[in-house]
Amino acid sequence: MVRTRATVRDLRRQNRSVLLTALFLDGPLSRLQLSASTGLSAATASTITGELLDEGLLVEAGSVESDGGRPRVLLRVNPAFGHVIGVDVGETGIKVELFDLAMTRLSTVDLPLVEVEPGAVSDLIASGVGSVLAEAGVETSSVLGVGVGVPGTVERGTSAVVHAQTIGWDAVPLEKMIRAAGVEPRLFVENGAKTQGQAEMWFGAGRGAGHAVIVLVGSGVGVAVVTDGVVHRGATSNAGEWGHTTIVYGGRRCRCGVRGCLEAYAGAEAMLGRYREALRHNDPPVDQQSALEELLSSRSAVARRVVEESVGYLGAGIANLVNLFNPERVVLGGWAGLALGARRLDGIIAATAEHALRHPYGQVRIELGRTGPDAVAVGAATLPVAALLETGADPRSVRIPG
Amino acid sequence: MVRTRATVRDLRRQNRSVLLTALFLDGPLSRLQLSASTGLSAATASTITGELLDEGLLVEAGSVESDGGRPRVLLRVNPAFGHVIGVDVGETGIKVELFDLAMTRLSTVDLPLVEVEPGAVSDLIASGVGSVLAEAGVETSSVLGVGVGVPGTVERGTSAVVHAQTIGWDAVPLEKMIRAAGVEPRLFVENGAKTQGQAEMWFGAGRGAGHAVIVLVGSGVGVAVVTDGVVHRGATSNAGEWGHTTIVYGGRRCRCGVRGCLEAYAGAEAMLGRYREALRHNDPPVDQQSALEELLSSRSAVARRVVEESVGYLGAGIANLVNLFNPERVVLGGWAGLALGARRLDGIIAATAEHALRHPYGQVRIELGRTGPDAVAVGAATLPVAALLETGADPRSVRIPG
DNA sequence: CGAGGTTAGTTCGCGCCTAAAAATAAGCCT
DNA sequence: AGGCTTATTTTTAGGCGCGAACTAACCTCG
Repeated sequence: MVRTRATVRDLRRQNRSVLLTALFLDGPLSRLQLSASTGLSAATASTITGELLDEGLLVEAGSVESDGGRPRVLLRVNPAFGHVIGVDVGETGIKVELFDLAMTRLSTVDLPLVEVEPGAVSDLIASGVGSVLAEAGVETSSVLGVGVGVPGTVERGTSAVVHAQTIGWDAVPLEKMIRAAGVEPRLFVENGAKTQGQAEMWFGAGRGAGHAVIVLVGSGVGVAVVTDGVVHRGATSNAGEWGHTTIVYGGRRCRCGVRGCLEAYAGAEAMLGRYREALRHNDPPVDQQSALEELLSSRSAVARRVVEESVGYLGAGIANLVNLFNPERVVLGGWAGLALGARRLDGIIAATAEHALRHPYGQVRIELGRTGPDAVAVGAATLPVAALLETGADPRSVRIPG
Repeated sequence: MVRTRATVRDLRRQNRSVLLTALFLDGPLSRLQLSASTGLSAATASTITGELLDEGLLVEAGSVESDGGRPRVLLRVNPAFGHVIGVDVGETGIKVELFDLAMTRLSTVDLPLVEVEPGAVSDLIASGVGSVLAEAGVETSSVLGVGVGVPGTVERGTSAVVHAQTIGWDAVPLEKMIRAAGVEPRLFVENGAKTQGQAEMWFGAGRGAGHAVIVLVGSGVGVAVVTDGVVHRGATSNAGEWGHTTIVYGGRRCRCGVRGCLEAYAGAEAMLGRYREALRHNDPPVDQQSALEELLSSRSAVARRVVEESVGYLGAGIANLVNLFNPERVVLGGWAGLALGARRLDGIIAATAEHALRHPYGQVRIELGRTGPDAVAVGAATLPVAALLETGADPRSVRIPG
């Protein structure tokens, strides 16, 4: 539903956005190709690209001969127009990465975190941002924005507020705190599962899908739901708490206090916990990742049963998403999801098929994620880029260097 | 994400849409009030309303004196500009209703259905459409569109195709068939739960909410999810199959063949089935509605346990929706939902609170539906109206009578 | 009862926008 | 060199919303 009035200015903004987005996503294109792919007239495509070239947003990228006629001049987004930074706030440390506008990684910093206290995290982010800029020799003034992926849910008002039960954050005004710690560029705070989903959509297994579900299985489980190319947020940006949907009514108690949550069955922590129970061990492992590897490769009957059951629960959970959202694609990611999927993807797909309705199941393709361990940071860095593309880099709202 | 280029014409179309929508939803308004509420300048509001008056879409609706100055002339959508028809295709009969553009009901026809066979249904719809028009003395040419709410899922391609396992419809090209049966106006075929959700959003308990979930409990259960004012459809319009999400992994077998679906626990059929099992009865009731009334008002321990459990399952199912979609409002509707809710809404709310995460739960209001038994037909009739409002009644795409 | 005040709505000129047509640029081929 | 083909820019025409100035329709007060 259209909600607001439009003025003549909005036209230009929107058409700039359309052109810029086409160039960003589909690489170098000539003016005439742009005209064809966006539907704009050649004249308009020319005027607008001219404007964008003047502003430094675009650069020429060589030319291609055309049979007999004037060769086409290719245009692309100027990688040096500005930079973006992505931050991944984890429970044990933060990762900060600097990219140019073509999303080429220029520098990275990993900083261990002693205690997950909001003030300490904010200071660490500020110092990390300083480090990546210094390392690559990039000016703060050329940074278009800093995206921050955090655990828990993010309430986006005038300034982002974070709620993360697992690390004890209750209504932390993180955006203000990071700003106070000395980070100047525009900030984009978002849930880590959603930033990772964004990365998977732009650069991974989600490419090209309009409706997709990115399932993240790590210690716990999460999901990013993409509808019509947009990550779903809900009324207060809390949407997507898949891990705490009930899948076994009256079942095991989850760390959130409720019985029967999916997360009590399908995350790495839950799998290892059920395995320990079956073996009557008690101490939780020091390193979940290697413990999970061990469980997955064990040939003992107990281990195989635990894994088999987890595959079933996970499949049922995915089937619920398929039935509710009717996506074209499901991407299974997260370190535990990738580990489990590498060995048992067929089993997960079969379990999904068993629990989903025939028709929506017939429309979906289930794949493993294809982004690396820094997906959260990459996804976070895409947020300022997305904002730039959406506004068409409106010179009235975005600072133009020079 | 913006996807297409915009031309000057789009401006006018969008602003017409904004004005028309404001007038439709918020009753008679003066030109100046329109200017204020839409953000358009007074000049533009005036020009566009002038155009719409000329085209017959708007009419003046009296005037209101303003302290000391020229009185304001109120404008509203012309109810006689055109008519819309809503059709509710049920398992035992169809209901056809005719409305004017102010959504005032002009005539109704109920037609019993002997067998739910696509051809018979299409013919019945055609005859019903003829009847309501004849009864009210309305010309076919003034009908802006016919909305049809059907059980099952609707695939919307060039022409709508219906899949409804429960009544044995597999890929029925219903739109083409209704057209072939002689219905001339534009057709809008949609899932009945979604049309009912639409009715609840426009005229019922969903008014004013941007993000809402309309839960429908009848014989089975269904849901319509509204995001940013738009009913969610998914990649192939199959989204929202809440009834067949797993809530008791490995539990009771559902009529869809899977174990543990919500519908195997929470619909009227499931409640009555569990009651019969507990009592070791065998024959399903002739009349589900009165059987459910009886179950709900019975004081026997068995009946009370069955109802209590159903409340729990339903609450958990609603909590899943709250966690996944983070709505501002949940509306409980459907005949069984209203019957159960009338007595046990508090219990349902408590069960939801118990299973949902604190934060999203804190943002939601859970209410009973407020639309009557013809909600599906009313909702279906809103589809052509919504299309009219969205296009701003573009004279280039919509026929203007006269 | 008429002048002045107040609010509602309309008209007009400006600046901005895209599209279509015409003109120009830059290569190839003969 | 001249003609041909394709790409891009310039020119021209028509639409649009906005702000300012203007007109309309009522009231109050002397």
